[in-house]
Amino acid sequence: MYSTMTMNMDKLVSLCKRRGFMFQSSEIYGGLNGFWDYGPLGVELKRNIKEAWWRDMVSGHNELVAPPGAPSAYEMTGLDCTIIMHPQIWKCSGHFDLFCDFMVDCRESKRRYRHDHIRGRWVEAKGQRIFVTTLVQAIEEEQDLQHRALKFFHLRNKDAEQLHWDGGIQSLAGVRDLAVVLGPDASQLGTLTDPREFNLMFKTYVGALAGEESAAYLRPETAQGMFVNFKNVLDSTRVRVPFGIAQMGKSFRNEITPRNFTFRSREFEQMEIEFFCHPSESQAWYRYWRDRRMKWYQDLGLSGERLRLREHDPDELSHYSTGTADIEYAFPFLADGEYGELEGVAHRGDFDLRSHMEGKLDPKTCPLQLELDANGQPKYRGSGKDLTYRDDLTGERFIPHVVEPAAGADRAALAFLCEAYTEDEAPDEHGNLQSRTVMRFHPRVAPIKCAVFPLVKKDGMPEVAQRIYAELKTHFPVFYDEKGAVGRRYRRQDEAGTPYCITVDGQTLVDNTVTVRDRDSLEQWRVKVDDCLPELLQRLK
RNA sequence: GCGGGUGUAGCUCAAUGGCAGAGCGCUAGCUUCCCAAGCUAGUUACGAGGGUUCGAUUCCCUUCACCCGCUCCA
Repeated sequence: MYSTMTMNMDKLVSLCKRRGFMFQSSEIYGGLNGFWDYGPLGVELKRNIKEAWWRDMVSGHNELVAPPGAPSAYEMTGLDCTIIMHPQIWKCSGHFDLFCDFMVDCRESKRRYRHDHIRGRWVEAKGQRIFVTTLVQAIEEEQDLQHRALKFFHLRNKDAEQLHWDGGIQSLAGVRDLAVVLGPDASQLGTLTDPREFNLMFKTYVGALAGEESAAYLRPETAQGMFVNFKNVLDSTRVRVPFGIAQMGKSFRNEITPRNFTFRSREFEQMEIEFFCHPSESQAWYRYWRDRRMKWYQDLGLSGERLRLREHDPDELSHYSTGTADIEYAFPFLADGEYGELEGVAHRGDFDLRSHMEGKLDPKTCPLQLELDANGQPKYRGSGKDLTYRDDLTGERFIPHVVEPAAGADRAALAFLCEAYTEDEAPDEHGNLQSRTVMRFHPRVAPIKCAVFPLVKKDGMPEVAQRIYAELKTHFPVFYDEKGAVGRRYRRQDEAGTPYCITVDGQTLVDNTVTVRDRDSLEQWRVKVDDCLPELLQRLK
């Protein structure tokens, strides 16, 4: 009976605002780019997602038995740490260096480049010395440089000997005078702007006096809080490896270009697990978490082809990682065939714990070694604390390896909204098909679980409906509505994604039964008033 | 940050250098025994700031936000 129409992002955004799922932050002042608020329905949706995650991953986990697919039984604990942490944490984690990119813009090509990505070479011809650049990598790099230099000097291939190369290929970062630089996509010299710093971490100051000594950062991820509390958790809980620490919370990244509704926000919420295991078992645990997390989204309704698991290619991986997979969703705002990341499941080896012990490791080294500064000293010192783990049973001491399933709560909420949005047709009171907008949320994430209506506002129906409402409301979010035609009330609940509606009618007063209406199938069946709660609890699981 | 587009009611859209309009929605009342468009009444807007002008929602400038492309995607 459904004729599903194509999902349209504009319509979803409009519905989100109209029905109170999402608002732009600071809207009455014109809005603030990259920041979004959750409205009355949205906050319930997001809370449900977070609670489902916490319950399924942490509080509901049974550590006594090995779940399907897991190498063994394991323990899970939670953590909630501060958003502002010791600044050294971000130096050892690598974020401090990584998140302070220098960018240059090209006035001619209107393109933007990472300063350290542009490479080039000094060349002289016809009495002019320039620095010609390219973004092309490896073997073709030299070829491309020659090609661009010839073109600039209006020379032919056979005149290549007129080019006088000076030195090898080097980064643009070593060039002072940008006026003699030929940009990677430019035809003239000096079109590149001075490099400008893009600090992707939000900076703040601890204490009333602002100065570089008191500089601190809002965390760009929750993960580091779990690494630096690794020893505390071990010492306070009697957990044994393998075990996981889970944390939900806000993170902040000063994105260059926030786009696509809430997909890339500057303030967002993460749901992360750091799972610590023996190095010899880390690959099996990686596979377990990758599949476990994929199934979690599927079980909550992202069951279609829009969800996929993408294993990173080996050349995308850091060498210390033996695997990373992204759980991705084909968001409607992306081009056909493109997917956006919901969650990354990464095998991180012992990089993080070792960096917080010894100092920041250089991810380009193999085996991992301390990153050194110009004086041969550690670039960023670690805590110096012993973060190794000793297995009481075997006596073995080792640094656990880590598997990190890192999910975005806001991205999950957005994916659930996109997946739920459906336009179909339902018959009106005359039997004519009318278009209907319905949010087909999985009952666990639906903001409102049930609505209760008196069919008409008389004959004692409101009183019965209000009693049912009061009883249900102590168990889950319920909505009461007695205004206007009942069909209109059903449609309003369809847009909010409420899975069930209970209607008190004339027959209720005779035999004490009510109708329960299913959002998706539009089917109705009768249930005794006293059976409403168990009926719904069963169906909402 | 660059280029292009957009900004009028809660939503979707009109019109206009001289009192800003519709549909839907929403609120109240009536009607109504199961899927929005029956009746009546009410409700609400020119993104912000500045300029030109007797007068600006309309023209100009600045700014903010959104969309598309570039860039970014840790």
